[in-house]
Amino acid sequence: MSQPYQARGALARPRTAVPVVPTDPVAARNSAERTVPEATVVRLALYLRVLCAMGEGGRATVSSEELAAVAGVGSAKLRRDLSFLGSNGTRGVGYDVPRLVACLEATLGLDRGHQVALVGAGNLGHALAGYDGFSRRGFELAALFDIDSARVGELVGGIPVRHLDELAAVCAELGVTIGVVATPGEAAQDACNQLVAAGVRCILNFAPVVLQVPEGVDVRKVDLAVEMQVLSFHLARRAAEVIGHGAKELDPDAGTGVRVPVTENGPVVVP
Amino acid sequence: MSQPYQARGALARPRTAVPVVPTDPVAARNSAERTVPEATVVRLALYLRVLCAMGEGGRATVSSEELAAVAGVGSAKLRRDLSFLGSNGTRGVGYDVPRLVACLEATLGLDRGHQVALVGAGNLGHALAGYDGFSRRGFELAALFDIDSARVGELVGGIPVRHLDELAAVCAELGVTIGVVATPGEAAQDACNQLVAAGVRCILNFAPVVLQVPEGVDVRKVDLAVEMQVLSFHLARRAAEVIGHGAKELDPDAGTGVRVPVTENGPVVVP
DNA sequence: GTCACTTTGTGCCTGTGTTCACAAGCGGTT
DNA sequence: AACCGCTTGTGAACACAGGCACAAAGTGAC
Repeated sequence: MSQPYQARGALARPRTAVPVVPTDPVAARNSAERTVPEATVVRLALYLRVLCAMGEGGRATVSSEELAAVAGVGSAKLRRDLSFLGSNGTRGVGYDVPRLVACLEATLGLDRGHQVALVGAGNLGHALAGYDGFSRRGFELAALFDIDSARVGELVGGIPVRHLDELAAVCAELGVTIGVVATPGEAAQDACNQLVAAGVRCILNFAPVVLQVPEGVDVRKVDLAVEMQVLSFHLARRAAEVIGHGAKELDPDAGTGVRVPVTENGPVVVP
Repeated sequence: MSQPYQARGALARPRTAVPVVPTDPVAARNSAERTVPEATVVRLALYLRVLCAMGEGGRATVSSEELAAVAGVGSAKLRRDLSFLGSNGTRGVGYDVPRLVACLEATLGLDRGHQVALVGAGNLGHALAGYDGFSRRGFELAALFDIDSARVGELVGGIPVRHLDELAAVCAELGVTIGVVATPGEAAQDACNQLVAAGVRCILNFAPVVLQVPEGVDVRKVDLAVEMQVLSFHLARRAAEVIGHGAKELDPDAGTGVRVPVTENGPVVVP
């Protein structure tokens, strides 16, 4: 009870585009992987989900227009995103769904069955462990840890909770590549340190703290409180605007230069 | 237990800067609110958390340098972020902690006690309901809904679960301003529709679907699966790079234009 | 009062991401 | 075989965010 907490998505998202294969531009181009902007990577995962749903529905091809509409982005953006992984569409036809799915999975590295370690078997840990989206996308919840001895031994989603002390040994044995921190804020840095010590280089953090990690470790943060506050900001802004404007309640849209990306996935706000 | 779930931060983050008070630049400047870039808003919430912790520790002032270090961002960025809300620091001294906290809270609209409705009383719903960060930041969990009659009546965190059908009435009565969707994917759009129909204009979505909402409704998405996949991508990229590079394992850093934001909050990746 | 020191706030520049708009390419039709 | 309509992929323009570096502005010492 010392800290608030929470989840964010890409807080100080480093704008850096991530070079896939820096050397040898030719090979890079051939291998269908060049440098994919960070922002694009995030959307690729989204496209993948939509495409999978379509594929299961028996869909063979999609146009950028349609896929974009469902994913809630502009079609131009979608095409550019996909073009980063090397042109998998057919002009005049669209994208071959199964092929694109395979391409996205390969690009996102989902074809190598990551082993995931989850630290923190509290409320959130239980919720995450019960999440079937893990296995569905090439992630396997390999181990669960908690620092509370009372919880050790408990079975969560078929996996036994182990003590944090065993983390290094277990992770090494199981070949864990991704760690998820779902502890309270106070325990997060410690959990993180253990993961890093165990050789885990990718961490997803749900705790409301900024994890300090050495170079070479990639942390993503999911922060509920931050998300709530961003929403609150938009509410406040909207309210302020109404007051500020006097009674000009609706559609003061044209003059302000405000664009409303309609149904993006968060049409920023409507003035 | 039917679908993946989870958390993202600002998926298709609309780059659009959000105009706080479009008209009358003078008033805007005076009211300490101009147009705050979306990316900045997200960080403001982060600063607020750090500042609160400092304030509770009895800290009176902070320099941008120190605050930035703790928050994991550059000091210049921090100063610019804060400058959007109108210069609350004292040159030569730093920022007055309580004052800045108050300013951030006001800007983020945390001073008006938002009533939150949570739809979906499953695993995740329970976890969210048990989250004490709600009340700590001006959010009050006002009501809980589920479509499963078996769950209706159950007390979660002291709040009774009500049936989804009651949503409109209850939300109106309690003055709910923010809705949280924590249902399985299939039920999410329906839950969302109900919220929108009830007049809720800000929604935080944990379900793995892109919610379709009318103009004027602000949706933020938190997507665990997406986050995991982004991490997976970075892992894959790293692996590919090692192979691609032959044996040039470490520090192929200089030539590639890759910057490592050290301990940001997610140093993108290290080649 | 003046000086030296500290720290903010911001102008400017660079790199990244988004959007527009169109040429190139493919399938089907005549 | 040539044409037509549709859809991709991308060049170019634009908008935005990040970072440097410095002037402005405050504090405390003398």
